[in-house]
Amino acid sequence: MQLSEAEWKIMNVLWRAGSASARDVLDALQGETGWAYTTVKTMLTRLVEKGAAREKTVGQAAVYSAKVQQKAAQRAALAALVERAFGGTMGGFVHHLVANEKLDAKERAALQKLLDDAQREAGEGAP
Amino acid sequence: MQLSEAEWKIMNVLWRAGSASARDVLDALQGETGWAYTTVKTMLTRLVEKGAAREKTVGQAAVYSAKVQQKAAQRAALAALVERAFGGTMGGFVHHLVANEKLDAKERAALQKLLDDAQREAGEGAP
DNA sequence: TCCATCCTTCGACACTTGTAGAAGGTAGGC
DNA sequence: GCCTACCTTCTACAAGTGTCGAAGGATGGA
Repeated sequence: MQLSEAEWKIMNVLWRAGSASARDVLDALQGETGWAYTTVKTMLTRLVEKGAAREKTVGQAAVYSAKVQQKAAQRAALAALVERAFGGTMGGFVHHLVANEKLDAKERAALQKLLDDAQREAGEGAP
Repeated sequence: MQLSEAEWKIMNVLWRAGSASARDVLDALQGETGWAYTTVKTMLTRLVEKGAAREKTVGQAAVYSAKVQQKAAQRAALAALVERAFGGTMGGFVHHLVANEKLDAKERAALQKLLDDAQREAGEGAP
C-alpha cells in the first residue's frame, strides 16, 4: 500500500479524525493546501478504490475513515525507503540514521529510553 | 531532489560503480529488472536533465556518474518520509522506529553504540 | 567494402498523480 | 413552490513515471 504525497495528507487527517466527510477533510487541510472541494473528493474516492479508506453514506453525504492502520502504512513506507535507498537492510539504515542525521539531545534521550525499554522487553519471556 | 523508484535503482548502480555506461548499468540490473537498453538510457538521460547525474562522452559512448551524493539523496528521502508520514518530526519517527520496527539485538546494539558516540561527541567541547 | 554490432536520438504510449470545473440531485427555509 | 446551499458523479488535462521500438550513425573485422 504505497501512498502518494497528497494521499498521505488526506490519510493523516482521517487517522487523526477517526472519520470525516470530504468537507471536514477540506477544512482540516485549508492553509496547508488550498485545494478545491472536488480535489479532496477525488483523492478520497481514489483512496477508497485502492483500499486505503472506506466510505459510508450518512444522510446525503459520504463519511470516510481509514481502512489501513497508520502504523501499517508507516511501516510499509519505511520498508520501501529502506529497500530503495539503503540497500534493503535495517542495519544500513540505522547506521545512516545515527551517523548522519544529527539527532538533537532530546531526540537522543528519547531514543535511549526507547532502546532501554526494548532491551528490557527483549530480556523478558525467558525467565 | 526526489528520485523515483526506477531512478533509485539506476543511481544505486552509479554510486556503487563510480561511473558507468548505459550498458554497464543495464548489465548491473539484469535479473533485477529485465529492462531494455533504451529504458536504461532514457532513465539516465532524465537523471542528467534533473541534475542527479552527469554525462561525459568517451569515445563513441556516454559514461555516467552520480552528481548528487548518495548521502544527500538518502537524507532528502528520509526527510520527505518523515515529513509525510511521521508528522514532520524526527522524534516521532525515531519513536516509531524503536517501538514498532522490531529491531534485532544487533541493530539495537549498533544503534546504542552510535548513540553513545554521539553522546560523547556532544559532551566534548564544553569542559 | 560491407555486415554485424553497438551507440544515439526521437517519438510514443499507458498509467499515476495532482487539480479541478460542469452539471445535476436534494433538502430545508421562506 | 422555489431558491440557496450542499453533495455527488463525470470528465478532463497537464506532469511525471515506466517502458520501449524505430531509425540512423560509427566501427572493426571478414
